[in-house]
Amino acid sequence: MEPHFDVEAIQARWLPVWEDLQPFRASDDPADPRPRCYVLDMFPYPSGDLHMGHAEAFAMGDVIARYRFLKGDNVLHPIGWDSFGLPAENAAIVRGENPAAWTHRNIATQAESFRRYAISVDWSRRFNTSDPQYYRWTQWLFLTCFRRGLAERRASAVNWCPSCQTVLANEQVVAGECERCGAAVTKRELTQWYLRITDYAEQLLDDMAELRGTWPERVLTMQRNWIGRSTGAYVDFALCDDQGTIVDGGPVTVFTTRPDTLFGATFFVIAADAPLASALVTDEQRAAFTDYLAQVRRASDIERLAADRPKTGVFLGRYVRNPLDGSALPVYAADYVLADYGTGAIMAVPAHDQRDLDFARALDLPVRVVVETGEPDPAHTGRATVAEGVAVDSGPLTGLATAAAITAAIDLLAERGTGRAAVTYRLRDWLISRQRYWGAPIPIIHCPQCGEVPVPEADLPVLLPDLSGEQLTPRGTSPLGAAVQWLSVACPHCGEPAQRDTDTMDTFVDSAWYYLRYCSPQDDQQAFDPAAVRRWLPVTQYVGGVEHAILHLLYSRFLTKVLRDCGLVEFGEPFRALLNQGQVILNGAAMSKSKGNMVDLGQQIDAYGVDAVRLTMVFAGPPEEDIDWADVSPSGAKRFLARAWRLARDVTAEPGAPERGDHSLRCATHRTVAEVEQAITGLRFNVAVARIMELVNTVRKAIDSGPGPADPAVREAVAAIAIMMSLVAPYTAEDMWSLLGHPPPVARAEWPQVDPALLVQREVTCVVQVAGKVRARLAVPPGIDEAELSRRALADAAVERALAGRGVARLIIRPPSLVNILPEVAS
RNA sequence: GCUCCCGUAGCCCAAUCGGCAGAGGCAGCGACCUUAAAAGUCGCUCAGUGCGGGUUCGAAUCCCGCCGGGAGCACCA
Repeated sequence: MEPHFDVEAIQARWLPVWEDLQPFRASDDPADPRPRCYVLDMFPYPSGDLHMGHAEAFAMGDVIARYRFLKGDNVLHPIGWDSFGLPAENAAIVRGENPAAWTHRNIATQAESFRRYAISVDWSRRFNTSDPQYYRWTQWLFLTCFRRGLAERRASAVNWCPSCQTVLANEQVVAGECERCGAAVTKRELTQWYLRITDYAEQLLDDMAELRGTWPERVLTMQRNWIGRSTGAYVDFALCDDQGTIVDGGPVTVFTTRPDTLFGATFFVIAADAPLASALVTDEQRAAFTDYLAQVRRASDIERLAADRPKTGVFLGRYVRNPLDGSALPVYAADYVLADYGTGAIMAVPAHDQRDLDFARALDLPVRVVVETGEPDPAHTGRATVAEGVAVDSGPLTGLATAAAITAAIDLLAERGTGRAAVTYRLRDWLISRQRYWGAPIPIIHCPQCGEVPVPEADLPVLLPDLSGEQLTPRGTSPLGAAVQWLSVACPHCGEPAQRDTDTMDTFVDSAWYYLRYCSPQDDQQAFDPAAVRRWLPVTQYVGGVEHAILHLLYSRFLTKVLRDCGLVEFGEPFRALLNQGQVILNGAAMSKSKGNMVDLGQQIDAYGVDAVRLTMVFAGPPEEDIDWADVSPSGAKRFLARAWRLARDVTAEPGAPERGDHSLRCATHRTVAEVEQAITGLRFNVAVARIMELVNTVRKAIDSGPGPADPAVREAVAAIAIMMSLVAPYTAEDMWSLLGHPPPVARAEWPQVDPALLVQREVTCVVQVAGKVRARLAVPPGIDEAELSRRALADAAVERALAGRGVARLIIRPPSLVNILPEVAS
């Protein structure tokens, strides 16, 4: 044993030992009496080696998992790879190989780095989503949705990334740009597969109630906003002439959240790019409309999203009839109305909607105030009055407050059969088709006779054809379409020649169910073993970045609910608690190659060691906050580890009989264990580390200038330190454990038992204030009662001096820590 | 523009219920140790909690208004 702390030697010593011991196997024995706990880190995408972000996230997850192991739980802490996706495909094109080659090399590299990083995972459960044994079940999941009517193929204007050459789901378009590559997204009219997540909108909202308190509030808010529930009404507008006389065709339906403002509608707008606009335009107006539509189509999504650009539109030559007052409203086409929200058409109430007012002012249309809010006239100010108020000039609604007027308007419409209460959502169905190679093929066969025929389950997986290099070059249609042999297949239904679907699934489908697969990763009969899932799920603690606040987490919640409705799982929410760790940044900015402010994880580990890097991550601050690498000190972390390690080296006490040790050191040890435990369970890992540091300092003093290294309390303290430190610094802790004479692994030692008797302090300090100012400190027993405490406080000489003969007007007593004496005011 | 979160020492951050503003670390200074340096050990300096009000016996903590920083949403009818 070397006399000095030697990081390299310690790492080299223990890594092979752990490899041998496999300390983190989860037990699948149903009779195992230990409480079960499922700690899950969002699985990595294999893009090269691990980076600082992985190091942080997995350091956090590891604290939780290792703590549960030490507490004696049967812990499931798995890892795998989210290994389908575009980067592999792009690399394969450049290198002239199959994406699997690049993918597997990167996974091997990352796995090796994870081993060295000493994360506490059950390596026997690893899998990759690109393995046929896995994607077979992704395809099964798709078919499960298909059979329930939740997967359907339909034509629609979809988001198209010209750079990735594929369509994107709504969630994958951020401010008009591709979430992956940042290219400006355009629209295409395509027939694509959708999963009907909108069927679950209400449940996705409602079930967030059970996540409150254990998920970050901001993630819940983001999901709530994304789902975007609106309550209001559908209102039918009959087509009419300019006098309000009903003509053939129609009606046209709109959604509104303010049916109470129906009497204020002065015109009507249809999204220019909605089919309805082209259908309604009159021959006289067709030329103007066509010009306008072309202009709208030229504008990119990014331009359209600029909120304050001027309103434009054209008259369609048609009128609709206001169902309540019979007036004729001119119909316009405009691009401020969205084709795919609500019905793609609106009734315009310029007095009480800013967008409508802007449009009305641009085209010189009338403004009618129908809600009195106390604010000035919108027609003059240009500011719509959107607040609630009292209905005016609104026929039977007049005089009603907004809430009542809304109800009354809906009743009125329902009575006449021209409207009904309704709820709409911002959430759209999940577009899952991708025109790329490296994903799970959609298991559908298109038969000229039978239509869309699901691949029989016995024929799964539909394997990817072996394509590589330039065969994968994106051409706007799936590369699978060029694999003629693969493509042609007999219809499972009628046996006639048919073709496979050539698209692959969004990789977010792969990751929407992987947490179920970890329970029975080798099962070749089913996607997951329901009994095993019942034992392990829901996930006790999920750890991952906030960038998945909507995407992955929403999809996973959705598919879990689908599986629950299939009777395959018994819960609706897969992740009971969520921790969003922050990012590692440098000098206030996200690390990026182009900015040249990268910190290389491998270099940091080489310079300071695995433990110091992990400790730096965990100690830097609250886990959910970003870590600026310029603000932290891995060398300081390494110094601390060395200090702690030397304690173990210096202990000379024989094992056993801690109760004969120094009492105050024992109190410090037990108090620290209790506080560390509290900090860990509260996810305040930085505080837990600080408490351990404090104890290390205390023990150093005990060895050098206190009871000395032979005192049993010193051994007890150092053993506790080794165990607690193993959460963050497994190598150092293992070496300390070994120096104390224990066999590895420290990770499976027992969390130190706290002796409650040692937490009770014999004496506490009571502060005595006079008129809020501290005048004295008393040493009192912790169980002191009010009477005794006030007696002692008033008897104190300093207090007497401060009172200066004044009487006591009021006594505030909070035993045992505080007495506040309010003197009588001399009048 | 709307909503939410956060402002504590030179820096990163603690402070269960409203009860002594400071646990831990970084940086700095000093002493000891050392042939010397590094390492190590010990000690010290440093804020009254962004600003202004309010509630309270008592506010970093609760309320209101500003200032600064961050995040989310942003034609969703």
